[in-house]
Amino acid sequence: MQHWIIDREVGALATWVEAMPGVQILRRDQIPAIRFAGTGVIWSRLRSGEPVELALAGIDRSGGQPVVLLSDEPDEAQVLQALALGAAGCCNSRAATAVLQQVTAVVGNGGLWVGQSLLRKLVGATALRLGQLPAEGENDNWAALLSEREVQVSRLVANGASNKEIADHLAITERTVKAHLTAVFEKLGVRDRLQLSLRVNGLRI
Amino acid sequence: MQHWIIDREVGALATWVEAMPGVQILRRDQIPAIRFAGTGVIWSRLRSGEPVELALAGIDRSGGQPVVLLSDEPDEAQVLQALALGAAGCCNSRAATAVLQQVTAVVGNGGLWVGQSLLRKLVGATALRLGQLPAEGENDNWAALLSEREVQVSRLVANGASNKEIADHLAITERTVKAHLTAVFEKLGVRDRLQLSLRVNGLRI
DNA sequence: GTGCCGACTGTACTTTGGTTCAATAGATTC
DNA sequence: GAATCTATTGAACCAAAGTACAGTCGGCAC
Repeated sequence: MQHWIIDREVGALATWVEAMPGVQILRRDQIPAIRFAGTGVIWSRLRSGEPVELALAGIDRSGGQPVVLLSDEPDEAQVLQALALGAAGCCNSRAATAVLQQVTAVVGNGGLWVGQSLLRKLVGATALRLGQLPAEGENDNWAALLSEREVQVSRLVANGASNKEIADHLAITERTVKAHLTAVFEKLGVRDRLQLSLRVNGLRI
Repeated sequence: MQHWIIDREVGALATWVEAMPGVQILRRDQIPAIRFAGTGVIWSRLRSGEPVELALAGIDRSGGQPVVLLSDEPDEAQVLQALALGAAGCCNSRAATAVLQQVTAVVGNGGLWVGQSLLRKLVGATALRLGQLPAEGENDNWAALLSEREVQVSRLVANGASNKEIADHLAITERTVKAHLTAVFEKLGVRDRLQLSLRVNGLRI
C-alpha cells in the first residue's frame, strides 16, 4: 500500500515514516499536476490556522484513494468540514505510529476514521440534537409497520435468502412469500428485496 | 486478549469464533454473577426487537474492559443509546470476521468504534456517497479480488441500485453491467446481488 | 350477522436478474 | 509477437423476482 503525504513544505515527522514505510512527501503547490495511481492513502497536512479547503482542494481523486486530513489542531468543526469535503477522516498530525496505522487500516478499506475524542463530541452533539427533536421518523421502526409474518419474511430476505428458501423455512408456498413481500415493499416504500435488506440491516434510514 | 460474548442463548456465529479464538460465550442470565478479569473485550448481543438496556445492564465493569454492542439490527438511535450507556461501540452481529477484528483493535486500545454506515449518518455526510467515494467497505478484501470496474459496480449494487441505474450512471450498457456482475459473483463466490450487497456492506462473509 | 384484516394460495403475466454462447479492442506482460 | 487481462457489447435464453386479479379461511370488532 502506497502512502502520499501532502504538506506545505517537504519534511516528515518520524511517526509518519515509521507508520508508513516508503511514504512519499509532496509539496502542496505540486499537487495539481499529480495523478495518484494504485492503491494507497493520501494524507494532507493542515497547519495551524490554515483553512480546511487549503489542504483538501485540488487533489486528484480519480484513483479512488481515500484522503485523510492530518491536522495540527483538530477540532470538531474541522472534522465535519473535512468529511463534507470528501475526506475519509481526520486525525492529529502528531498522532502516534500505532494510531496512524489504525487509520490506514480503516480508510484503506473504504471506512471513515474519526478520532475517539472527536467522535465522543460528535456523538454527544448528535444525541443532544436527537433528544431535542424527538425522532421525526428517524427512528427506523420498520418492523412496527409490518405484521408478524411480514417481519419474519423481511428478516430472512435481509440475510440473503431466496423466496424458495424462505418458503421452505416457513413451511409455506413461494407464492405466499411473494404476497408478503409485495405487502412489505408497499408498506415500507422500498422497491425490491435488496433495498429491503439495506433497510432491515440499518444501512439506510 | 480474552473475549467474552454475552447472548440470550449460548451458541456462536462462525465469524465470532474466527475473529476471536478462545472466545467465551455467556448466557445473559448468568451475567450478574460474573466478574470479568484481565484484558479483553466484552461483547453483548442484542437480538431483534430487544431494548438496548437489556444487553448492557448488569455487566461488571470493574475490570475496565470495553463493552461492544453486537446488534442484530443496528440503527442510529441504538448506537447513540449504547454509547450513552457506556459501550465502546456497536456493530452488526453478523459483521464479517475482519470487521470484528478491526473493532477489537480499536476498542482494545481505548477507542470508540462506530460502523462506517452509522458514522456517515451521524455526520450527515450524504455528499460523500454522491462524490463516488468508497462506500462502506470492510477489511474483508473483497475489493482486492476484483478489477476497478467490478468494484465500482459492486458498490453501486450494495447501495441498492438496479442494473439499469448502474448502466446509466457508468455510461455503459446494461449488458456490460451484467457481465461485470457475473464475473464478481464468480470471483467472490456469492449467488446474487443481495449476497454481494451483504458482503460489500461487511455483513457475513 | 356484516365487515375488516391477516395468512394463505392459485393462475397468469411482466420485469429484472443472471447465464451461455460469441466477439472486438486496448493494455500489459513475458 | 503471443499470451493474458480487462472492458465492452450482442443475441438468445433461463430463472427468479415481482405484479395483477381472484379466492378461501379464521379471528375480531361493532
